This record gives sequence, structure tokens and C-alpha cells, in this order.
Amino acid sequence: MLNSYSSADKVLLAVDCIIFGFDHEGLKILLIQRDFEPEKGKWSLIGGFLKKEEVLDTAAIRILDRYTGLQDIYMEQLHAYSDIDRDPVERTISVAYFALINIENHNAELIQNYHAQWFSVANAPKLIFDHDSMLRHAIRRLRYRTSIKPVGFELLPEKFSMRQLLELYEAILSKELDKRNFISKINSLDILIKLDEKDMQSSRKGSYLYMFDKEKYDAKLLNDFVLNL
Amino acid sequence: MLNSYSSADKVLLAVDCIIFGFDHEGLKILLIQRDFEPEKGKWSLIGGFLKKEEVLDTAAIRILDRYTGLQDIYMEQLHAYSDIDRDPVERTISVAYFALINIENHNAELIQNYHAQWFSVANAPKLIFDHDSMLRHAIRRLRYRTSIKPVGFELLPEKFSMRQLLELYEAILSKELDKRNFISKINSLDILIKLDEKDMQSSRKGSYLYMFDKEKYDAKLLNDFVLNL
DNA sequence: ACTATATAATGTAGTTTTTACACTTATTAT
DNA sequence: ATAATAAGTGTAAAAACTACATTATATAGT
Repeated sequence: MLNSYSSADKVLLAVDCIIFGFDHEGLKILLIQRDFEPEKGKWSLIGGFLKKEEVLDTAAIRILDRYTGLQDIYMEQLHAYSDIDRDPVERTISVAYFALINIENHNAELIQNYHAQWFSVANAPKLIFDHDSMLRHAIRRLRYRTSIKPVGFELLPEKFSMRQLLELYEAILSKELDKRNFISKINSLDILIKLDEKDMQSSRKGSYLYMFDKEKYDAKLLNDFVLNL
Repeated sequence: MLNSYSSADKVLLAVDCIIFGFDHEGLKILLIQRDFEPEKGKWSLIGGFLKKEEVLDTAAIRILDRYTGLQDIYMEQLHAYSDIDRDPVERTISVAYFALINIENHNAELIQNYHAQWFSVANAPKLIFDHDSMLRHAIRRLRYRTSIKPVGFELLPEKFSMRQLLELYEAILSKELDKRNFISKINSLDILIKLDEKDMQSSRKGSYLYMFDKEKYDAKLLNDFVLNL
């Protein structure tokens, strides 16, 4: 049994990132066009290999940083994918992560250099390998996560209007929400700060801006909420 | 980029299984006592190494079978654990799975041969490596999963009484539930068959036995239910 | 300065769901 | 016959959820 360590097979471990962003057009993901075979020219999630002395979370952070120039981003491990022929080049197990970023903050130059591009989740191209499956899982997980944890805000600017928040949740859930009911449910969570500032872009009247109140949320010491939208 | 395959590090991949069972004493897990160093004599989850030409799910199934003699068991991938020194012998990433078995069916002789043993989840011993963390995650996931999928039944005999089902959910959630409210919520899911048979062990009056109606459930074509207990 | 326009902001009544709670029934061991 | 034990059952009050329409505000255009 002890020597099972030495007799056991070693494999390549990849990390693939589903990087979510959000803007006026809706929910988006960052994809990269492969410039080498196989599947050259096809679209792919952004990924890389795990280094031997590296934790998976760190690898995901490293990869995200490399392609977006962003640090301190919400990331979450999704699932390990291990189909035998999932990568035709070599037996590779991939651990998928998803990231939620404020799309305004990414380094546009960087992603251009890497031939990366933002796509609407709704009409993303077909992806290589099992990346479509990863994306589907990520969306499902994102729906669940945003219904119990205050992570949706990661996709918005620091200051945002109720309309932006509403549209964010509509994009995540792929369904229309009633504005009044939505606002009262959000308000009942009691985790936002209403600012004196208004966003004057969207209308003549202007709409108040809000911020996520992390201190207040943490102070509640509740683990999860339930946001039934 | 292509040669990043050849330059990338390969690592050992382990699979560890949180095997849940349930009996009159409550929710249990199957643990094994290590008979080799390091951590000899300590309790551990049941695990093994992934083979090069093997899918993770298959490895989990193989490991479960080896220690319990059971096939066709509900299993679900939990998370990949990758702390650098999580296994002091060698750099090993572990993918944890949890399994739900009918505890009556396991092969008692097998687990004896392996020095495995059932423990109440409530007072399980300290486990090696990061296995305590895996167990905590597994319980959290089990709570969630049983609230949206009809998998709790996997832990019960094919025929079970409402009391058994109630006590199962109480064990999973670690809280008392109101009997009448529980029964009406379960009944409103409309996924059980009430048998003519009674369990005469528990009381003079005897309690009706039920079975999970998989056909009916599948026919509904709903993905998930919500069971707020 | 008046008006038109466009989005922001707000409240409620009806319905459904959830909760808390206690007595009767059925069986058999004595 | 009766004592004992768990099984089985219903309801009223509270809370949550749903559907829905009008008024308010700032400015751009005249």
C-alpha cells in the first residue's frame, strides 16, 4: 500500500477558467482563440497547467491575472473533468474555475495580445474539448451562488443602480424579473448602502447609486441568504 | 504554447471517498485505519490513486466497490484538494467524492479485512491530512443535494417508513423536524408509493412502508424540487 | 419659462406557503 | 379488558410571494 505511491500514474493537470463579465449587453465570458493545433482557430476557455509546487486556486489566480491583468478577483472551483480523450494531445485532467470580474477593469491590451475576446454567454461560439460543458456547469453554479451569497456585485462597478443590479440578475437567470418585487427583495437583505449620488446617464431623472455594504454583511455573521427571484 | 504540454509537470491524483450510511443511530461514514506510515493507526477516508487511463468517476466507483463490495451506488464529485503538503509522502492532488449507500447492503467481511469501520458523523475521530475538511464539505453538499434531488432514499432500505425518512432528514440536517409538517411536505412532492405493507418493528400499531417512485419522478421531467425543511 | 419625454420610484390587496400545535387510532402485550 | 406505545391526521395564524399602475423628477427642446 505504501508503495502504491510509487507505482501510481502521474498525469497532467490543467486549470481552465470561465471568466464572467457583465455590461449593458448582458452576461459575457472571455474566450481565447487557439493559435496552434489541434483545434487551431477555435475558441477556448482560458487555461494553463498546474505547476508541481502550486495550489489549484493559485494556478487559477495566476492564469486569470495573465490574461486580464486582474488580481483579488472572486474565483471558485467548479469541477474536475477527466474524460479520457477530452484533450487529444495528451491525457489531461482539467479543474475548472469560474471568475467574476468587473468587465470595465480588465486590461484590454492584454487580452488583445492573447487574441482573447468577450462573448455574450447567450451566443458564445462552440468551444473546444469539453469547454461547452464547463460553461454550462459554470452558469448553473453562478445561478446558485448568486442566490445565496453576495457575489453578484463582483460583476458590477463599485457603484451601481438598482436597474443595473436587476439587469444583472435577469442576465444570470435568463428571465425577466418584476422590478418592484426585485427591489423589495434586495432591500430586505439589507446589505446595500444607498448613496446620495445619482447615475445621470440612464435618464433625465437619474437613478440613485448603491454599494454593497461588506461590513454590514459580515457583521450579520449569517452564512447564506436565500434570494428567491 | 503547444510544447507547454511537454514542459508541464505531472502529479499524482488521488480519489478519496466520503461514504455515507444511515441506521437507527444516525448518519454514518466509513473510515479506514491506516496500517502504514505516515499516520499509521490514524483514521482516514477510503481512497486510492487514479489510473492513467481511467476517468475520475470510474476510479471512485472502483474504490467504493473494493471496500464495500457495492455497485450502482449514488456518487457525486465534491471538490479537488491541492494544498502543497496535504500528503506528506508526495505531492498529491485529491479529488473527493461522496457516496450514499444503504448501510445494510455493504459487505461486512470486506470492510473488516480492510480494517474499515463505520462511525457516527457526529462523533467521528480526527482524520488524517485534509480529510476532516473533505468531510465537512461533503455534509454541506449532502444537505444541499437532498434538498433538491431525491437522493436521500439511497441511504434507506428500499422500503421505509415515514419515521425513518424523517429521522434521516433530521440526521442530515442535524435538527429536529416537525413530524406533521415534514410528512405533508414530503407528500406534496408526490414521489412516493405508499405500500400496503407495514413495518411492525417500531410499534404495536405498525407504520406503513413507502418506496421512492422513480418512474413517477422521472416522468415529471422536472430537474429539481425545493424541499424547505 | 413652458412643455414634452423618459426613466425612477413607490405600495397594496389577494394568494400561497409556512408554521406551530394536540388529539385520536390501531395494535398487542399483559 | 386494558394499558401502553407509536402512528396518523387538520387547522388557524403568520409570513412570504405575486401581480400590477401611478406619480415624481430632471432636462432637452421649443
